Amino acid sequence: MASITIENYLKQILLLSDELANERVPMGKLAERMQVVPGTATTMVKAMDRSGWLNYIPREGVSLTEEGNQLALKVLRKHRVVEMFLVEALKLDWSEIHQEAEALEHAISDKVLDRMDEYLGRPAYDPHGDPIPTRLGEIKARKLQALSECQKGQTVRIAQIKQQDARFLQFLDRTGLTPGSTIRVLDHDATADLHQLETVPDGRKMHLGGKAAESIWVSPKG
Amino acid sequence: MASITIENYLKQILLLSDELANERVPMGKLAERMQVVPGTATTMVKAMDRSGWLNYIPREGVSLTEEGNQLALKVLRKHRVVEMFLVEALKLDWSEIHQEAEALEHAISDKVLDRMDEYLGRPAYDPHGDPIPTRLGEIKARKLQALSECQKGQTVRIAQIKQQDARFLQFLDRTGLTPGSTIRVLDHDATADLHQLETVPDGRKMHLGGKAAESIWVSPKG
DNA sequence: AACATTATTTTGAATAGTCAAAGTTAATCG
DNA sequence: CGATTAACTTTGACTATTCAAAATAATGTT
Repeated sequence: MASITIENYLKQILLLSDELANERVPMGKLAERMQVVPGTATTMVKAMDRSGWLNYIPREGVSLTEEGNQLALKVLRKHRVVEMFLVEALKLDWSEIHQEAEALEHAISDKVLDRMDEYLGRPAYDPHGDPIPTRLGEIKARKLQALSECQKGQTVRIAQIKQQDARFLQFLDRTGLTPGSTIRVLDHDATADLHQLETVPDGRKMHLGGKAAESIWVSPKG
Repeated sequence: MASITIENYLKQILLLSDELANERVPMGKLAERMQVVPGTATTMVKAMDRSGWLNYIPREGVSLTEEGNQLALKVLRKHRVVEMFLVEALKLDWSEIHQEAEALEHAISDKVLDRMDEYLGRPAYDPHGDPIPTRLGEIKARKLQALSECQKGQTVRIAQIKQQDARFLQFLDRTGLTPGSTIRVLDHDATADLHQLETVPDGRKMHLGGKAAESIWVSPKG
């Protein structure tokens, strides 16, 4: 029914409406995210409106219909379960799984998805710390904050990495800044755009630039 | 570089040239196998010739170039490794894996392929008994014969099942006629189109029709 | 040779997805 | 309020893949 292209549009619309904290996604953002020229997004979105995947209001943007939302969640679920499977079962590197999952999410059947999920013990989060939608299409909302927003002295647990760049992920892996690990914020120097922190419990101290600290999302510890 | 469609054409050309014991595959056979009208195959094949995947001679058919052959073998390798993985790692049923692998063979990277292969212990045959091309694109040739061609009294090992129909595969599974198992041919009644055989060593006796016996390929035992 | 049959190719048209570039609309600013 | 700008849509064109139906070639038959 839905082509790979349509699945990708749906997934990105879901992610964007979440990021923008707005049900309606403007065309510009969508086109940028899909890496197509704006006219392409308009054309595509009009067709998807006709097929009932979403609601398109010219010059305002799109919002997913119930069917669109369901399918978007399923694609996202496949993506994240596959990522987890690639790391856990096939021992692929954290930093390379995103690309792989991008292709596999459209190729695995519901049955294979479920077998992978079962194999993994039905995980709630993927290796980047992103929540995996359940079989019923529910997705946990957490109250997270960017590491860059943390107060001096706060102890927090790394929850989610909002970036896919392989180099950055490899760096985090090397330094132990992976989802699940705990850190303490030692200082925040706004002038130098620097964050100082240490890992807990091993107490390794390090610095991070502002942009990096914005990509690391944490939950308050305790 | 090569689209999914091109990969599928290449794979089918490889399989057909093998089945027909002829390097050159006629357009009719190709179109039939690809489930397209003949004109579509002609169009496609002309484009693939231009891209260097194959050699097309009007009214004679196609033969793969070195690049075409390489890629066809890689796709076939992915297909068969994936089938094995689905059975071994994800415990899918023998009868349902072909469809799944059909999609996955175009979605997995070389790296994932190799990890699966490693996980499986670099198997030489897939669950249907089809030989898996090696990483170097080599494929073992075996001297097999159809079960329907066997002499009365012969003891043989089932090597390969030349059919993908789920019901048939489930039947074989139930009756123990899977690749690797040994059977003895008790009788062949040409008039009634019947083959009588028994499993070895447990001695279960059974009958098979001619068509079924043609789909089961065996190697002489001993 | 003349005809019929079968295999294959050609032609014309359709769909999905894309880009480049021109045209609109709406918001903003002096 | 009119001019500028930013965001968006429209238009025309292109590629890949497909089908239906007409045209052609090769092959076998009388």
